[in-house]
Amino acid sequence: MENYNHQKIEEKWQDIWEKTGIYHTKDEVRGKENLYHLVMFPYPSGDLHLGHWYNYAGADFRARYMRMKGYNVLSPIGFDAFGLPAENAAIKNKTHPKEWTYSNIEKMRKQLRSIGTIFDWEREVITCDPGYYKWTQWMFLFMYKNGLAYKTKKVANWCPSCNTVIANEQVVGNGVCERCQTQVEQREIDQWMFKITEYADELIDDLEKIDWPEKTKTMQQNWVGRSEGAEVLFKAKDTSGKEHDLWVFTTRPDTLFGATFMVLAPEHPLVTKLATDKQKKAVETYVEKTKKKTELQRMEDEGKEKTGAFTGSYAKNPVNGKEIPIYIADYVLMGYGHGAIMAVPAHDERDWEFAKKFDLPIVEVLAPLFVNNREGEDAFREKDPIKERDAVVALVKHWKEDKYLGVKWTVNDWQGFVIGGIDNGESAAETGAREVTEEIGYKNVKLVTDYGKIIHSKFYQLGKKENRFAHFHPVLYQLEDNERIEVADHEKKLHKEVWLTKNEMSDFVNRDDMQWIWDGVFGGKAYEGEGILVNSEYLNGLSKEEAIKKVIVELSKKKLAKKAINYRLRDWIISRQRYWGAPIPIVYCDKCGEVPVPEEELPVKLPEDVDLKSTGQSPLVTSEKFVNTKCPKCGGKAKRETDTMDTFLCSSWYYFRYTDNKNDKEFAGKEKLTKWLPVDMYVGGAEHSVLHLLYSRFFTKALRDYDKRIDFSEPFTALRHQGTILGEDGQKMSKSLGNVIAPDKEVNRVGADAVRMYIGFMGPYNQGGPWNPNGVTGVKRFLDKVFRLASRNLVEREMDAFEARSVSKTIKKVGEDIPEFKFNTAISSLMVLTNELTDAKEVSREAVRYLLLMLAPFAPHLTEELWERFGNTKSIHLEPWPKYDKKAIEEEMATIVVQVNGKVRANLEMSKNSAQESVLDEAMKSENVKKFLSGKKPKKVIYVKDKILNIVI
RNA sequence: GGGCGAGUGGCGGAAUUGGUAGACGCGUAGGUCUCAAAAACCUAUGAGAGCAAUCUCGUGAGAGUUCGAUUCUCUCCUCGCCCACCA
Repeated sequence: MENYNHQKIEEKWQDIWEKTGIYHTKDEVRGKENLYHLVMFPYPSGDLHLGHWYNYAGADFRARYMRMKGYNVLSPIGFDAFGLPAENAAIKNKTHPKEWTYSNIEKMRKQLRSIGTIFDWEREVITCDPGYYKWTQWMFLFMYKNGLAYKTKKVANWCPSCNTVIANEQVVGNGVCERCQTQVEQREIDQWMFKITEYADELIDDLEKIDWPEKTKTMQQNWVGRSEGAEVLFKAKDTSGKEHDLWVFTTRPDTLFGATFMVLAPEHPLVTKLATDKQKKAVETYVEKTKKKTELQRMEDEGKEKTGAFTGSYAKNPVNGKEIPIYIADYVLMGYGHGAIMAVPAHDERDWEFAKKFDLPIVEVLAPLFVNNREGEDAFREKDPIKERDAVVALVKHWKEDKYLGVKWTVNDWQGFVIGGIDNGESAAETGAREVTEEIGYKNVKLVTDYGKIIHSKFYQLGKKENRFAHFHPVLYQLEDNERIEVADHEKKLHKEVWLTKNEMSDFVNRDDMQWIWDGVFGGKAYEGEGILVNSEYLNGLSKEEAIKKVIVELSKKKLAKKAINYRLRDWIISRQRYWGAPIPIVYCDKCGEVPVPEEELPVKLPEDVDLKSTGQSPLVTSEKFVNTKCPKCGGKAKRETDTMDTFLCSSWYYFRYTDNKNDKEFAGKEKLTKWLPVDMYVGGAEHSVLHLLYSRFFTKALRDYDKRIDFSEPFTALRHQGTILGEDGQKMSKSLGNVIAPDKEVNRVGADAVRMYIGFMGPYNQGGPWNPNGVTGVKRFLDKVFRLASRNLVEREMDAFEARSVSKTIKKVGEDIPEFKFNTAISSLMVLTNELTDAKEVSREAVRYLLLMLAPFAPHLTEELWERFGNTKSIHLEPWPKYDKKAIEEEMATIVVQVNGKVRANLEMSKNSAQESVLDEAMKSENVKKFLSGKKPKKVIYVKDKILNIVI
């Protein structure tokens, strides 16, 4: 029998598809709904890797399926072609970035074709084409005109040896440049920015509206990083006695009474003024030291010891007028809030560490409140009556060893200390000593320390069956000796005593409140949880939330505070001192200043006569023809902006362009945009979770607000990520590990259809996993099997009952799985069907026809070939998805599992909807069931119709 | 340190309104065909016991709820990813 020659067949059909144009998408097809199915376009590195295959093949399964389901599907492709690698390669190979890029695109087009997708190549976009970047420049002008683009001085990483700005990611080790190992400096440079922060709230709030992976949404939310709190004004006097306003942002204005010092970022503008003569030198040294560190490095220093310096000056705490010292430290970042903080060491971990290091006062203003609300019997019952009680927690030290008394309750599984309610006018210290004697028996209990603190705790007291709101007073005692009295029996039953070391106790204690008390006694740390205000005058007794509201109201009256929201998101620096990007369309005129290039003059073309090796500024400065121009306003001499745009800008709007890629009047026509957008399904890597996806959302929102062509807020209605394919060894593929799988080689070996199908079959699409060449071979075997099955002498008749059922079941399963990206189970059910048909003595052509239709989205070449051999003249890829016969799937008989005490003892074939009695009768006939019943009477019988019968004895 | 996710045969993985754990594929073993090999095909394949029917154990560990738990709850362990001085 003839074998399936994948090389010949796949090439044959790729040619035919291209010639006949069956994948060209019209903007409108009568009776069909439009569906925009998008994949992330590749960077033309010159080599398509398996990750691309995984992305594009997976998306293609679904796109093809949706097409068969009757949608008019747009699945375009293009190239994200600007970027640094082209420049580096050009310098290395002495070519031009343009040549390098376009020859790579040519190579990659061929590789992309070999996947066999339904990409509509007539809509291709290439971001480095002047016809494309003309509109990227238009987008810049659009932002500029609407106040969303501005130029400003910005602190950035500067390498004095390379004479250029480098990205945070390019700074390595102890703050050195990754290329030349020179110490990087911080320098202020003019940069073009996009005001993405204008949309910070919407970028968070609109996440609710879109069908994206939760993880991706969370990442975006964290990236934008909205914190609600207040801005508070501290007044500080400088060395000359002049008063300055020091604003701080805080999310915890409730802790203001605990602010015992202030910290400014070393770059804060007031630092020099606030440094006293005595402290000047220390401050200057510290500022110099931090200048050398990048922001990235400062973050990496977390966990290490806090550093800083005292300015010598003091500020007034607005709540109580107390003078608090002002420090500088690099854990405060100039880029966030006001670059200054109020430090509350008792309730902030970082401030705590700083206070410990510099020996600053720590004032507790929030008594901890713990609520036991984990599910279980001892959980606090919010709605039930509450009994409030003051109680002592007795921490007892051993008379000789360095051990402490732990108590294990028998009523519940609490493990902690001796606890006793304070009443009868006793002090906490007296109560504790008495309880230790009564409950455990020790006679001579000596008071060491009454901490005078309160820890609030809400829980359900199982022993007394009461809802409790306890106010715990921790007190430390020491036993003088071993002498004990006889303990009452009922007390003995309640608890067991244990003696443990400090560390053992920490593990032993199993309640959050007791854990906190124990930690507080030894070591201690900042308390950042919920609580009740103390030491805070008019805030005392309030909860955290109440106190936040109240203090803002009070301070607002004196104009010392206001409600505020702060974001982690910064404006987007879009200018790059590079050649291979879209030039920023701005001209500088001595007379008129900064002038945008008029739209009619776009594109501002990239000059070709530049010296790429030029450093310091953009290589564009070396082209005099480019730089020297006329002012569009006054016609006088002017110079062009020489920076180019971040390539992320090119990819922030490319999905609009696909709908109208040849339009030279506008970036895309409104009519076409309306027909296709927003994108119905976007498939791509999770590595773009923040940057590309966030920028695209920003662009869409800006266009919605200031351009009449778009009226929606989110560009991508649904988003899915493919997983990462690993090498055979389970490691990430890398050249140095030598585990890179070249897709072209695999295609050569087993064919594109087999590679595609293995991609679908290897596991859940969003999970990825190791590439197993044997697995690919297995899929190839399956395709060969299908080829042989279709090449058999098939019978020309209607499907018989068996075939009809198998086929219908498969249509249902595959149709349910593909839209959900469950390709592995869809393919598995196709294998089952193929096995069933192969095993039959006689197979109808009709059954195989159905199999081919279902296989078409996965193996487009093979199915097309067999379809033709079946005598069809029209492409299989223009056929509709088959419908299944509901009646054929319904089975008359049901397999009922008979269990005895939950263990399977027999299977019964019964007609559907059998009554419990008849099933039970039948079950009783089974030898095995009888054996396990061993004459006993069933205590209970559970029957789930058509599924299970469980006899309990 | 924080957040999220995951742990099922030798391997990739299937199965959830709680109802026969291991579909499908890989690998392995034996066989058919062949001078031989490859390919292909057939059979077996979670572990243990048994001639067999069949039984016992088994979804990271431990507990709980239930007639019944891979699925639900709690505690713990391991791995992965992301974020990480953001006040």
